[in-house]
Amino acid sequence: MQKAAVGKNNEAIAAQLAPVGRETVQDRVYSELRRALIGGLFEPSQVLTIRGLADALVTSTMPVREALGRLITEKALEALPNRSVRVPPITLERLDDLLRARVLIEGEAIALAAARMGPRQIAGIETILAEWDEMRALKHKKDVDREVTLNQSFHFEIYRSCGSAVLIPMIESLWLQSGPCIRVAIYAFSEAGEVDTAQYHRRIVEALATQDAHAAREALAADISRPFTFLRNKLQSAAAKDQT
Amino acid sequence: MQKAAVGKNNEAIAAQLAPVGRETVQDRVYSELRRALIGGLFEPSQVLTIRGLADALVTSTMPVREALGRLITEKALEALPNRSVRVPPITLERLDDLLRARVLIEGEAIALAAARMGPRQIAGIETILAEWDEMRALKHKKDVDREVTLNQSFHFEIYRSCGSAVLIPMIESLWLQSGPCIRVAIYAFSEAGEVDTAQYHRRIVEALATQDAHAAREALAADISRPFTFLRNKLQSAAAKDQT
DNA sequence: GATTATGATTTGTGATCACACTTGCTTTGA
DNA sequence: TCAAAGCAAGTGTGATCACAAATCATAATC
Repeated sequence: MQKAAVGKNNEAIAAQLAPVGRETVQDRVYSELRRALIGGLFEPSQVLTIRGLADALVTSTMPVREALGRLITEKALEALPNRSVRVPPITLERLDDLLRARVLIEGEAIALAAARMGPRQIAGIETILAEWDEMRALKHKKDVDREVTLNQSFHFEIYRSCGSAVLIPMIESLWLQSGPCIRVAIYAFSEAGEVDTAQYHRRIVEALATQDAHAAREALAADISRPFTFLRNKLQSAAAKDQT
Repeated sequence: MQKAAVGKNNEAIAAQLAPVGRETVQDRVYSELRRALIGGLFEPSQVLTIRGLADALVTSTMPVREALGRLITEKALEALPNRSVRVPPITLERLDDLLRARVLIEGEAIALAAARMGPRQIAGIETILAEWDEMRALKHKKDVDREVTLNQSFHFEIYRSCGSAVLIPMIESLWLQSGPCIRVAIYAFSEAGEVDTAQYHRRIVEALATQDAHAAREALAADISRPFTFLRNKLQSAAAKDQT
């Protein structure tokens, strides 16, 4: 399978060596910005500058501007007519729009995954649930970052089983777009002594374990919808208050 | 609404003048490459070089490399481990994957559009149908380019009515990904004295005119599926021939 | 004669510079 | 006192250069 150029009897050596992997600076910048966006480290409507990010990431402007361009095409960022870029602001319409798309596409992905996940994969996501419980057990410090990360791992572990190289990047794009909004909701959840997210996740796992695609889709929709409807109400009441 | 900086009594002049619009070179390169991709001007598996494209488009490498980066994140192009980029090759799995995603997402878009399209919009897409008929009437020259363009206009005119700023970019990405494949199919159609695409389109228009979302979705699925299943059979028979 | 080594050419990546546009502040003039 | 002009700092865009890695053709070696 490997290139023949490694020589005749170098397979033995090659088996011992891990591929070194040449990640470009641009890739690192891109990943870092993605992480920040999904994690909600940037606020909606916040303006980003190339030189500012380059300084923060300790590189030159070149990798940053290319990474920004990529994020703009994914709609994770927005190019203003002034040619400055910002993270898209939250509006009611956009919230509903994102929710609908996520339920549609992630629902399809989990329905596909339900038919394809074996005990091996189920065990994998149960591990993540266990980690979640562990984290909640010692809840002195509300580690929102960790919550976000675990939630992400849980969902994408499932989506990866759907076997679609087309759907997964779309889902990533949707997470990128809803990341900055969701963070706001999760914060508010944490403060409001929320209903535990784990319940929703457990329901998803049950459906997957019994290969029930329909139930999985429903449970997932419920899980996704929660922060969205929460945020929706918050926005609406804020708008009502502005009116008065 | 306009900037106050235009002065006091310059509104009269401003009304006469069209905004000049400052498109960047990168934007033009990007659009041009998109057009080429959707139109199927590049073959699957074809390798593209930055300097080569820059020469062809008569610019420097800078706008090209950024445009390529954007297309790669949309999965319209593929970055090889060698760091060269190519248009993704066709495989059976990828074909099925793309078809499923397109039926899912474009189906949702047309279902939404069905409830929102008024007589005004219906008339718009009927105009496109008329252009199509006109083109077919004088069919001395099989103008595949024009077929592709009209087909695209027809579909996106509908999708634009769905009112979702999230779904439309995803659909564009899907067209970008399936463009190089579809072109192959359309060529083959033209040669094979095809069943007229217009029939399928007319069925879609009928469903939309009666606001029948379900029928519209079905008709659209049939329209989209045609070139895919055609290509699928072609690929399979080719694979079978290779076996022998 | 097949495989490996060597060198030239090509290609992507990142840094830097020049230029144009934007923005915010100061100054000017009525 | 206030709006318009002018100025300065900041910012995105595109061109160019330096460098490293890849590719390909040729030569050397077993």
